[in-house]
Amino acid sequence: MGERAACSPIFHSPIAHCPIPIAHCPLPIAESLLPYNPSMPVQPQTSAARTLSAAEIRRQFIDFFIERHGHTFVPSSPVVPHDDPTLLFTNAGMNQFKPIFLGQADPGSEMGRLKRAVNSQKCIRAGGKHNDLDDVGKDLYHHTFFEMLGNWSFGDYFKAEAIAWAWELFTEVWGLDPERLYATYFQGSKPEGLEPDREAYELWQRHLPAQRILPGDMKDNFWEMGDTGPCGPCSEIHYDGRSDEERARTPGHNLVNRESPDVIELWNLVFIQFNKDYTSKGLEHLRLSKEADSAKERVRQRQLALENRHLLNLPACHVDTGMGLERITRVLQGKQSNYDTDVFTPLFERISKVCAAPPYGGKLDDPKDIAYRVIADHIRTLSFAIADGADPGNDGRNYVLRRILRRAVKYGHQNLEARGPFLCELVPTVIETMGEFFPELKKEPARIMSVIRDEEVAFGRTWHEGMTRTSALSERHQAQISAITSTLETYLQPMKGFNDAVGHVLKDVGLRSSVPIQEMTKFFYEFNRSLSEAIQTAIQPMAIDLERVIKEAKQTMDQIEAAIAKFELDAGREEATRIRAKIDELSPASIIQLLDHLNEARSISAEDAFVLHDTYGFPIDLTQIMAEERGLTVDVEGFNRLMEEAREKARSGGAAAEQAHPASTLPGDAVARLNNLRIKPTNDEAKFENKSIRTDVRAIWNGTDFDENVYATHMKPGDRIGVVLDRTCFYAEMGGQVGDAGRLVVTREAQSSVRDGATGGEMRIEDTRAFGGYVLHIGRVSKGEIRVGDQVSCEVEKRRRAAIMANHTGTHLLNFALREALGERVEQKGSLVAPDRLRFDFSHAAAVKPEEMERIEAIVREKIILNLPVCTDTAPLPLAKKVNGLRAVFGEAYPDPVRIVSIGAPVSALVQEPDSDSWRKLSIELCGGTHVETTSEIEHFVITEESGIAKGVRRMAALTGAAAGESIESARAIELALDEAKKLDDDAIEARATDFLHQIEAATLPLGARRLLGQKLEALQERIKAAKKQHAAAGREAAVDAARRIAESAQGTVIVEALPGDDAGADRQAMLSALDAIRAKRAESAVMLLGADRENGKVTIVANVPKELINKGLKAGDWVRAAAEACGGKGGGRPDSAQGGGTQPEKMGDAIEAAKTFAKSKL
RNA sequence: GGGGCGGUAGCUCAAUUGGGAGAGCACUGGCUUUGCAAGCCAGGGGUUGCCGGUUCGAUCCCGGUCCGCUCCA
Repeated sequence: MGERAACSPIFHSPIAHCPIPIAHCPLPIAESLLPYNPSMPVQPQTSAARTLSAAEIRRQFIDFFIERHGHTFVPSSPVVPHDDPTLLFTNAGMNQFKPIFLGQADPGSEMGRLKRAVNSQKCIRAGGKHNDLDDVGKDLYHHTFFEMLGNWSFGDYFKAEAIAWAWELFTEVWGLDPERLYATYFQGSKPEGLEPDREAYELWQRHLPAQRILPGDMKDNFWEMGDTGPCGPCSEIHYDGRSDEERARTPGHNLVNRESPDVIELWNLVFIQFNKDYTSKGLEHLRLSKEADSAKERVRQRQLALENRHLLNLPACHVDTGMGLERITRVLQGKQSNYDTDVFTPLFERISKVCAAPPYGGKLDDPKDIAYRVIADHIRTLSFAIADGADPGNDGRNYVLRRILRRAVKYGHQNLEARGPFLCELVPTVIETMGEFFPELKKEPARIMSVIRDEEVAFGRTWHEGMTRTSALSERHQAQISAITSTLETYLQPMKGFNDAVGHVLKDVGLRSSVPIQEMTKFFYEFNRSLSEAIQTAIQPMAIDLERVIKEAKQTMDQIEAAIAKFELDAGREEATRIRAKIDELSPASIIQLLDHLNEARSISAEDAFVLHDTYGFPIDLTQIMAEERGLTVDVEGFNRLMEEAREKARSGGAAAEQAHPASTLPGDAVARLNNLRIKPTNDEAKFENKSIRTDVRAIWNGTDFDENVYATHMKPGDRIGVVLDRTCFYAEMGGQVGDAGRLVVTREAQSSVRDGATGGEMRIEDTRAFGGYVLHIGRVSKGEIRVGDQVSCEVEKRRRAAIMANHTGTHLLNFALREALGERVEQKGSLVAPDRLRFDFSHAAAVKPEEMERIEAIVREKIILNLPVCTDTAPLPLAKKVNGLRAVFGEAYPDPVRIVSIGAPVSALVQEPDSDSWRKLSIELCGGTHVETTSEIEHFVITEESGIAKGVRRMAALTGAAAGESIESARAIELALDEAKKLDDDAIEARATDFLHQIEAATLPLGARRLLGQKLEALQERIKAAKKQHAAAGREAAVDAARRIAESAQGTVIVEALPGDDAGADRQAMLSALDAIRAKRAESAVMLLGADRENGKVTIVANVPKELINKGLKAGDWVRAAAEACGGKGGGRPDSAQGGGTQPEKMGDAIEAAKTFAKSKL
């Protein structure tokens, strides 16, 4: 600190008196906290010319409440509220105490016993209801990440203590000048039926003169959590940080809560004393009031809602206070900006170093300084969010983080000229400055950095392309704008003389009419002024509210038209026409049209914004910022419309792909009808047994209705029905495992068939799906009849099921192996278990490397060889979740009790000792699928595919059992054939190469083998390439030799010759070289060469005509065409150089003749 | 799963209705300079991701496929 030190508030002496006795201080005071030891007055910090650091301020705040006033320190909750889906990020200190205020905290729990608490809560305000994202950087005090210091009373102390302690901390501990402090209290609200908070007012009177205790309205001084629930008045402490002169000039109370940058709210004390509740009728009105279109209707509904409201005094009052750490630090450090404090200066230094940018200058409008602030703010948000478990991603809070990151990248690259990833390099500084108080930062610094780095690198790539596009876009807009504005400017000229001109006319006609001339004149002057002002405003370079200008101009036009119409009635048609002519000289219609065009040119179209978003990953707010920087706006509304359309398209696209038969789904109302028919949900316990069972048919669903019976003979080829049984051993599609197939065989008929006496009805089941607990067996009746009430034997297709089981267990082993090989951060993102393959999606930043792939396969194979038992059992969900190393799909809802599938240890052992580290060596998953009994049944395991499916998500496909063996076999076969082919000569290989390529492409192969085969094939192709090249070079040489001979022997200005050889025409390139060779010697001649390619039945023709001959009328394009047409082809090109060809080599002689004739006719 | 965009020399990117694939940097050689930064001249380097189709002719048009990016689900 420097020149501001002299007037820094902390040097003012504290006020000695304290209205509330603090003798009951419950704790001994630590030596280190001596500055505010209550036993001695706090020293004025004159000698301590040192300013407090932000960390010290935080520490002192907390210690003050712990040591002087018996509070318990509660660490900050994570910024990512994992257990509150309604909340994007933790945005206030009270978030973690919400259960206490709502009376939901268990009184026995630690939280339930809390009486007094103090904390510093990390908060993020971005993307949600509180969104400060758009303001960050543009001013000196907005942040997306900040800390909220707070002290809390849960049914313990209330207003008196809260106010007294706040005063004590401010004036005694921190030595703020009492003369600069203001307090506000709630002034009451008549319409809401709320009294003023006199209590608070009186309490403040002990410290402050009346003129510095100010009333505040509902907006500023009444706190509500939501429409219902706890609420109460609040009291804010404001600080006037202006210089003495300024304070003398304007009293501070005029600036409190007036958005002044120097008179600011420091601390909000919330007194929770009411519980607000509405009757259902009241809530209804409240809802209507929010939806109401007119303000009047809103007020009316609001009033009706209030009439049905109860405002009860809470039995126990609470205190919730909040003070932004960054802001109080700014005041205590005597700075004008939060960004000038030691909260940010270390970050700025780091940014300057990492980006090699000039140092932060603290200027409000400097693009460089804006970038500094944005980056410093955003890296704090990102570091904390990632540390607390939220990574940048594509939806919800993750998308907010991605936007924040991309915004920071944008500012860094554009304004600080950062190169490459730089944000990740700032993480260590965040950790250095904050890690001590927030140890969660220190847990995985490398991970935080790498998450940011990956995201940065990914965006960096599209960033430049997107920028190029944006610049081009912007240039186009600017060109339009300047064209329009310069045209607009020309319209200003006639306006200068307009007043005089129209004045004369009016005066002239006025003599003959009853119109009050003065009024009319004024009116037209006004019109002139308004139009010229519209133009003046519109041609300003930066974006302005053009919509408004246009609207006003149009209004003026309407008014003037109305006025003239009136004038016409009074003064007659002829006079009105004269006036109209004068008006038209200003061309107001064109002006308005131009203004409309200008408005369009100033706005980036929805389509362009969408392309930037869709193709380059520019979030809409980023596009807006960039538009703004260029004086443009963005059609956000249209953009949102396009987004919605894109969504719609994606949704319908997915559904259309499926096209399932209607009988294969049981809609909600069909389920309800089954319920009404008292049909119980299907008992499917037998699905794990692998045995056929006998059971009864309960219902038959045909896609629209329930039938009593179905005959095989009545089924058309595309028909399907769904059968609901009493019990089943079929597995219905769930958790990625496809449904079973098999058959139902009637074993006892409910009613002997009246139709054809056929017995033994049978149905082929193709798929099995469950709806509302009913398992639907989907398929066709293949024999006889199926009737409700029939007893059927329920037979799952064994081989199919066995393959599914092997694949499902294989999936678990793969999941386990991925974690082993790639790290703990691999999360399952989805899976498919089918009889013929398995597929597994998982989160992983980069492509899986070949060696990692080998390791994964090796781990799975080892487990197969060990022949481990696959154990399944159910356990209570909370117990199950405690098992060390257990894998569950994040976000999936599991039943309780839940089924555990453990490979290698009985479930009972897991549950008994959930913490054991040995479980980490096993695959343990929550899963309701079917599995083999021991791992050796899987036989083989090969990974056949690995690909990226979405950002940060990879997909693997694999095979087990016989299919895996076959894929290994076919790989081996191809490899043998390839090795054989290597021995062939070049020509023979060439014929086979594409064949191999197609084989490798078509076959399902182990990934490793595929790569190896690819490499081998590539080596072959390399050889082919070299041979071809050599061949082509030889051909070219021969062609050029022939050309030289032609050049020497040929006569005249027109040379038309055929190159010798049966395949001279196969290489167009060689012919062109030959052509060049002739031109080198015969620059003045028009040259045409023809080459035959008899094998392929083609003729190639190339020609060149020098300028002089073109001028005489011989154009190469026409010339070639004439020749080509003579041998069954076409051609074309430029006048000086053209190519063509025919399909009849035998007619080459004709072509030559035609060419000669054509040339002769032109020259 | 659906959509959009892209894939051209080692790198970054060009190529006007389809008509002879280029530039800058890098590389090699030579020249120039006391040396360095550099400059000048010459040169090498391409299956335009891959497969197929249309065409006399395809980097360009069409279909398929692979890879990458990106958005949506």
